[in-house]
Amino acid sequence: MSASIKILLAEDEPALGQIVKESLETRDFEVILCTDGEMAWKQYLQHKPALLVLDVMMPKKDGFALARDIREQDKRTPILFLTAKSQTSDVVNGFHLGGNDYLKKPFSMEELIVRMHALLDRASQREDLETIRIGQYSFNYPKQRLTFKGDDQYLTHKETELLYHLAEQRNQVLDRSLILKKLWGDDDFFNARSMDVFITRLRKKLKQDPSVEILNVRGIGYKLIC
Amino acid sequence: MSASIKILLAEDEPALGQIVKESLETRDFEVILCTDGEMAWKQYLQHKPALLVLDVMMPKKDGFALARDIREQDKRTPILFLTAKSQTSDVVNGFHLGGNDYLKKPFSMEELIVRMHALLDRASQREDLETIRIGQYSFNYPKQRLTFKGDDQYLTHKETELLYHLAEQRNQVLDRSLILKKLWGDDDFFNARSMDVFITRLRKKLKQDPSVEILNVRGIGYKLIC
DNA sequence: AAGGTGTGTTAAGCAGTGTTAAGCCGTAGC
DNA sequence: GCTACGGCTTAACACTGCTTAACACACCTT
Repeated sequence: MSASIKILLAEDEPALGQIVKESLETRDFEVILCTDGEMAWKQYLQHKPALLVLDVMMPKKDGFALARDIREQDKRTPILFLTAKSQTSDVVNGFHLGGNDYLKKPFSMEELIVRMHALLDRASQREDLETIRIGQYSFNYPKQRLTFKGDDQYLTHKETELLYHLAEQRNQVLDRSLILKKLWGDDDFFNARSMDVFITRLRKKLKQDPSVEILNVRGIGYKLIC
Repeated sequence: MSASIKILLAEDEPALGQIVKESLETRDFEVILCTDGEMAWKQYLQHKPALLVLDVMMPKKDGFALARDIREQDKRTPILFLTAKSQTSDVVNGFHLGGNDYLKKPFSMEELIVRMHALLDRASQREDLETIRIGQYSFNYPKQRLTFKGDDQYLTHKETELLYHLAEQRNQVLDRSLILKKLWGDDDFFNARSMDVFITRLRKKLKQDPSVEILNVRGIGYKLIC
């Protein structure tokens, strides 16, 4: 049995929740059913599901509030809202972007499945898009991994962030002070020394491909060549 | 799976924008859709796309104004304008040069794709052109390297910039004061002395090929012979 | 609670870059 | 041929950046 995809379903109406859960399980999803927003939050933290299906109207914490909390720490996992007809669609529209979708009640199981698959596909596509080519390396930003011909290195968080910013401005000068403010919060002497160290470490990790270089532009910043 | 090419699409008509976006996405482009000029500007700064497709008529900032702003800091990224039939062609023609093109509405997706590829190909060719021949040397501007028969020298940032400007005006006189203002910010006594030093250093690095010379034109500037 | 591992910071000395200084050289104008 | 000026060259200097190692702290495991 292949590892099935984990779904978090939050629906306060017990009958509906149970039907959807069972129906999804016959289609090989693993479903965690929650009956209110707070429970959903706890279960989300514990299970990190691949997709969330959230009723908007729920006790303790509604679907939007929950989504906001989740988005604070997780910009990627897609969320599908279930809304009653009466819910004003402009609120929903605010969320109908960036890995979110919604479905009006009542809905058929077929509709739900189609939308779920659409979201899951998009999310898996994004995986590829999140992989950045740097010369012969491929750099997976969210996974903090740098791969060179199958040879995988793990980057720390700060290394990742720094490399990401360098890669965003590849072949252009990235301002030193800007990066210090963004990653260290302040451009002072000690943070600058710390950044020196990180540049050295990145250079070391990038030297498998000699066509990739981090050049210094004195007094201004760095330039990632690739 | 190669990282797909990032495109910024600015189109205020939502239906058209969405169709084009989706259509391009099926062709393996990554599309950032913006609905007005200001949003496009912000997204441009953040994503640095490989190509911009801009509707000329847009809220907040029209396509031409946006292009002007972008060209101030970025002379390379190609821009494709989408124009209504009514738009006067002389304005368009002003931009129909230097990495720009335009397409009249209504257009077919095929036309758009063809033009986009034409622009992207031209841009990638230019990448190669970043290696400049100077006599027997090859000078890679972004990599700050000067190669003579496999013998590689590293140039500092200022050396690189100076040589680049000399090479741009090869066999013509490059104005002393102009360079001082451009690279040193001001034409004063001390900066002029500093520039003398850099000219000396460049001459030293260029003397492997005796047919390459930096000649002085007394009181006016320098001329790179090659 | 103790020990281990990993991450980011601090420290110290060295290397590279661009600026300043000083004296010399070559050419134009007299 | 002399002078004045602009340009050339070398060396020394200040400052920025580079590198290595040691360190402190948080987190994990037992």
